[in-house]
Amino acid sequence: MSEPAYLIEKLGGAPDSKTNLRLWLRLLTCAHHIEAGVRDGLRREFDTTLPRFDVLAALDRFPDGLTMGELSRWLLVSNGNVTGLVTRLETEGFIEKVRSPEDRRSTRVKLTKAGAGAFAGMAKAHEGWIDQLFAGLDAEQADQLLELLGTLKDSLAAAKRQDAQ
Amino acid sequence: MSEPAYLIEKLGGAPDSKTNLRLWLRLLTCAHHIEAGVRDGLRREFDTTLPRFDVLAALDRFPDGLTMGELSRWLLVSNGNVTGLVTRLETEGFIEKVRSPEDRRSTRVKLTKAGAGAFAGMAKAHEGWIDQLFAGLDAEQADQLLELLGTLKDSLAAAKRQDAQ
DNA sequence: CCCATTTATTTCAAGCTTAAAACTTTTTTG
DNA sequence: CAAAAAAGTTTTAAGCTTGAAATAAATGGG
Repeated sequence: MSEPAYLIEKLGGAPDSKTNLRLWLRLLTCAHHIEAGVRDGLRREFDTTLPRFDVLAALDRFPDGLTMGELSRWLLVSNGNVTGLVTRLETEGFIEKVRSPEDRRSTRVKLTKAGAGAFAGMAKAHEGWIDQLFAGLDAEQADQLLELLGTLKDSLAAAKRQDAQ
Repeated sequence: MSEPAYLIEKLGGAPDSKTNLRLWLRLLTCAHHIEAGVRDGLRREFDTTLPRFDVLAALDRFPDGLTMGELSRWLLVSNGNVTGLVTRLETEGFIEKVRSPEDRRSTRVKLTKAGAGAFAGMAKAHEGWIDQLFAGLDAEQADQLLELLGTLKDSLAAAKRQDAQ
């Protein structure tokens, strides 16, 4: 005979589908609330949008710049999406495109000085918003959550690899 | 004198900003990956979109229907957004709008039989996708994550209340 | 070398999303 | 009770996003 049902979960088996669904819903709700807060701040204090901030943040992280494809994969958005965002940010003078000399299909995108300066201010404000939003978690909880989300991230990657076959 | 720095975090103080930022980035990445998986499945197997699925799921959860405003708040999207989604789903025959008799400003939206049937199929598939994506978490980890995200959700609500003042 | 394939990007049409303004109906209040 | 305020929704303009098709450049096997 198998273990009684109330024990199975405690023995490291898979959670039931209902738990997984609740988990997903809660994760999504949290992400949406945080996004809404950040979007609001960006619009009110910097008159810009979350997707543009995301592009600037990605380029700030990679000082040598990124190709359009790398940027699109890093941001988890489509190619065409990045094209539009980059065009608008270029018009605003925050980023510049450099055609790669060795591969003429490819374009490299970098922050301009103006872009780096603007982003610095936004990043500082952003950090404050996030600290406020996460203020209800102590350090131990934050570490635990970080680790569990790391496990989830690995799980998602594994599922994707399996799906690709 | 205060505690040495390496102890502070362990004593239940607030995490540093860097941890919070990493936490937020990881949360967002997980949410985006799961969304991408679900969106893909919905498009391939049901020729529909994630926002439409979200509307159907909300209405399935509330059998008496929801007003436009309730729906918009439940989904965490703008009023105008819901108007468009509902219009398209109504055209597809999945939902119906009923003008409220007691408050003529208000419209109540419900699933049709066809909509409920279509959603049942989608929900079953959705459950399978989520189980696959979360397969790397055991039951204990899922419970922990659920609880930590609950704490985060409370923290977000508290920050919002404070911000509103 | 050449042509088929792959890779990097842009374009396109459709749909999603927001914030703000406008519109309608209800509620409050002077 | 009339005017003002509030509440529920839609409209609008701008921007975001996707998936698919198109374009252009590099690569690679015959």
